[in-house]
Amino acid sequence: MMSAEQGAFRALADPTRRQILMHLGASDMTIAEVSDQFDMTRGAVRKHLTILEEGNLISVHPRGRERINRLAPDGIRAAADWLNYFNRFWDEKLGALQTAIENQQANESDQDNEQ
Amino acid sequence: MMSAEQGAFRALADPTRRQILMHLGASDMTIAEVSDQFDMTRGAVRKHLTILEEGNLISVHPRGRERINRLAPDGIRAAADWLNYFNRFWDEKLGALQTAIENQQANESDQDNEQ
DNA sequence: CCGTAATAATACCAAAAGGTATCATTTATA
DNA sequence: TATAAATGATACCTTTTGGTATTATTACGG
Repeated sequence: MMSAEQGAFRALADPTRRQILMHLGASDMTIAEVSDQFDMTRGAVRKHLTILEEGNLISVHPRGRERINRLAPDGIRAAADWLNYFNRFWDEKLGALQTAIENQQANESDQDNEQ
Repeated sequence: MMSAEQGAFRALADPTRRQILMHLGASDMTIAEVSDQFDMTRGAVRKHLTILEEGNLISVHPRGRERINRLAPDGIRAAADWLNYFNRFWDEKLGALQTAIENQQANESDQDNEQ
C-alpha cells in the first residue's frame, strides 16, 4: 500500500497529470474527452488517470460504456495537509521556536519508508 | 529547464526527500549528518539533496570541506501556491456541482452534504 | 607533510515511469 | 443483429529514478 500523502504527491509529480486535474476542474470528463486535450494515446492518458485515482485526486464513475472522471478532494487535501504542516513547522523555525520537533516525531509513523 | 512548480513537485514525490525536509526543519545539516538519519549510502542521500536543491526546497552552503544543507522557502511556496490555486477553484466547482454529485454517488466521499 | 574526514565524480544496476501498439470486451445504436 | 464507440488488458520499448560501489579531490588537524 501507499500512504495517502505518498499517493497524492506521486500523482502530482507529473505535469500531464496536473494539467488533467485542471481540465477536470472545468468539467467532469470521460477518458476520451480527457485524451482529446493531449497529444498522446488514450492508453497513456488512461494510465495517468489510474495514478490520479490511486492518489485519490479523482474518483471514477462508470456510466454505460463510459467512465466519468471527476475531481475528488481527498488527495489534494492530503498533499495540502502535509505542506501546511511543514509550513507551520518552517515558520516556527524561522521564529527560532523549535518545539515542533515533537509533533514531527508523532507524525513520522505516517510517512516513513513507503513507496 | 524545469518550471519552479515542476521541480518542487518532483522533489516532493519521494518519501525519503520529504523526510529529509523534516530533518532539516530541526536543524541545518551536512550531507554526512543527513545520511546518518537514513539506512542508505551517502551517495544516495547526496542525490536526493541535489534534487531537493533543484526544486529550491533547500539551499546549499559550502563551509570548509562541508556542505551545509538548509531549508529554503521557494520550493515549498511554489507547490503550496499551485495547491492553493487549485483548491480555490475546486471549492467553486463543489458548490456548482453538488446536485449532480448526489445523483451518482453511491459510496465513500468525505465531501458529502454540507448544506 | 601526512593522514583522514567530507565530499565529488563515475560507472553501473534493477525497477519504475511514461509511452506506443495491438487485440479483446462491453455497450449503444442504426 | 451488426457495427461502431468506449474502454479494458497486454505486451513491449525507452528513459528516468533510486540505489550501490569505487575511485578521486579537497580541506582540516596534528
